[in-house]
Amino acid sequence: MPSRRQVTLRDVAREAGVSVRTVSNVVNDFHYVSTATREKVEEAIAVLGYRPNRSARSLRSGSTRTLGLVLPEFSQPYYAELADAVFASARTAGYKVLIETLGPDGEDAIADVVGDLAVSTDGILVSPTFLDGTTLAADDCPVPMVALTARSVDAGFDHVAMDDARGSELATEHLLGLGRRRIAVIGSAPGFARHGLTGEARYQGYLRAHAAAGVTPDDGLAVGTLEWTQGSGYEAVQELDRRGAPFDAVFAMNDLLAVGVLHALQDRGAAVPDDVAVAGFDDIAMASHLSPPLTTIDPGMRQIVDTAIRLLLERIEGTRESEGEEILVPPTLRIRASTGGPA
Amino acid sequence: MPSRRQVTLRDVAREAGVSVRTVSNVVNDFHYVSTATREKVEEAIAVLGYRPNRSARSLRSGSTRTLGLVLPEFSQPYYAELADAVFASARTAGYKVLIETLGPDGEDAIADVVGDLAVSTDGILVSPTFLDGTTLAADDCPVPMVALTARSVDAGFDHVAMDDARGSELATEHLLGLGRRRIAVIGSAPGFARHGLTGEARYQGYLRAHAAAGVTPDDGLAVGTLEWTQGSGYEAVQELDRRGAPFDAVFAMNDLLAVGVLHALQDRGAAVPDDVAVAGFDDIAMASHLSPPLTTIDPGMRQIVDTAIRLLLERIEGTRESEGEEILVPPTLRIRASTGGPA
DNA sequence: GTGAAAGCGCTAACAT
DNA sequence: ATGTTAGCGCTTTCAC
Repeated sequence: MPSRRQVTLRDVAREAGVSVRTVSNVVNDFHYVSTATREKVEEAIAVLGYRPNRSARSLRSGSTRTLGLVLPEFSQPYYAELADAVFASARTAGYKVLIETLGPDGEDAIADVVGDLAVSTDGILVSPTFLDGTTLAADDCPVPMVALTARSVDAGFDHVAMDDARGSELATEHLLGLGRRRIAVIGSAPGFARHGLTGEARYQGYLRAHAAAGVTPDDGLAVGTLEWTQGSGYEAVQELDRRGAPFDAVFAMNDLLAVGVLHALQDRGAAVPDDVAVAGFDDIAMASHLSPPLTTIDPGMRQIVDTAIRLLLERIEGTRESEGEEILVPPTLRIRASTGGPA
Repeated sequence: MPSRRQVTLRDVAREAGVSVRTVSNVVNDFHYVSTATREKVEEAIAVLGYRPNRSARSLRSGSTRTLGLVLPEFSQPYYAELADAVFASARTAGYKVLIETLGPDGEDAIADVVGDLAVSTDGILVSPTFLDGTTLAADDCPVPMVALTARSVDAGFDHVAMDDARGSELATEHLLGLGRRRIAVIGSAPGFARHGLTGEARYQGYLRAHAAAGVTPDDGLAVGTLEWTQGSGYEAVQELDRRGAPFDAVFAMNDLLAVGVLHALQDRGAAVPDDVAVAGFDDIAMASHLSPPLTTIDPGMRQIVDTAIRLLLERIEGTRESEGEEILVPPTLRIRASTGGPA
């Protein structure tokens, strides 16, 4: 609680010798206010150090000028970069951002977090690691909501997501194009449901590229990992070695896994890309600065965020009334030294 | 604005057949409410899906149960991890977190951001890359504020910070202990004010370790960089090579710089740690997964955050009335393979 | 243990 | 172009 009593509209009005209505008009750039009055009011505001009370304003107007963002945690670089993009885009639109994190394992029930956040926001962006059809419905959220993950069933809100399958297909296609025929895939694997639609789609893209090239992938080269982190990437390589399954390339389902893969390969003396080519997914800032720089999939995160916020604002303003739809943003392959591209 | 009209206390009271006062008591766990009444009210809350309106509650009570956090951007891993720590710690205390970012270069005036954020929070944590004496004063902020950076002058609020000089001294000492005598230092340098007290303190620690070991450092081995990012680390190595100044170790002022350094050394074929030992600062999650794993300084970030939040809550609750003070958290050296430690 | 009612600071409908 | 005022949903004082 502030030690000094808050300066209110009334104080400003008294100081400037006008009514609260006029001050409110000045503050909100409403209606016509004569230049002389405006200047008087602005001076009073400066003198008193007035700042509008956001709680009162929200209570009265029903709008908070705040967007909610729900994500797993900042420590995963993809989500950190996503958060920066959301802040930049929201700020441009004149909104603040209130964040809730779900914890690394999504331990908090997402519907609860969303419902709670909805009370203080005009609209919500949800970006869990994945979303299945039952986790979240539009009914859980009294304000508009846009998901930043792929859609399984129509739960009544918009989805703006990367095209996981297509990205994974691009990466695998690239590795096959280098003549690699034993491409390990790390992250998700058949019968490994932990990473939901995302893991499943990225695995399907891997299969699709093989099918298109007429190559039959060896099931023994697919390693599901509990987490998609550096440590898991490292252990996945050890697991492959344990299985005795030789491989000449690795497609890691995210860049963090790929960091662990590079580290493990270095430790056992394999040359990248000569012995093993490595590709990741996400194109985090670190990717181009690894040793060697990492070939990866740029999922178009900026475009995802900008589109999602645009849709969300349209819902908030009531200019978008259509059914919830799914927009998939096309990914781009970034070829770097880890698959023989330029250093 | 919600499509369905909001469910209010009044609605719950009507549904449960009690007064709003009673519902409020149940919601806030106040006073004595008979078990029967409590159950009736809780049932009504569940049936109607009531959620307290946070704006109204804040307006009335003067408290928002929200802490503000001001940081440069999430894309720098140190700040991402800091944000996760703040969320965890704040949540334990029953507070939400409202974040504002300053942009990578701190382009937004920090005093403005803080003043603005203060309107919707009970207290604020500020963690800019650095803070000089003139940037921010307690007067800019009507709610309690704790800075997560070192203090230059007493501006009237608490500071809880890492001990930059000591951390840097530990790292340099370690490199000197390995017998290295030409230790390049990257980030800040004499006459390079861009990184404020932080850069200055880390440079002083480097000097202090040299003095203690009776070694005179070569000024030509100090490289100031505009940013503390991977790219700058890479370019700093090129700059050293351009200067023709041989070096057998690098102390990078943060881990991101060290990533760029490792990359550059790899590109020109230098072996780490045999030819050049490398140490960083921050101990970001990535550090132990680089190739080779990076020796670095763990600044005790969790302890910094926990302490800062404890102080902030004490200020908010009015149980801490003392002058603003500075608490320095002791850093720890983490020895890894980049200086010959265990792989 | 519960009810009635005032009022937090602001916006906007209704005045003039 | 500016003034007056009701009331957003909640907490809390006062009465019972």
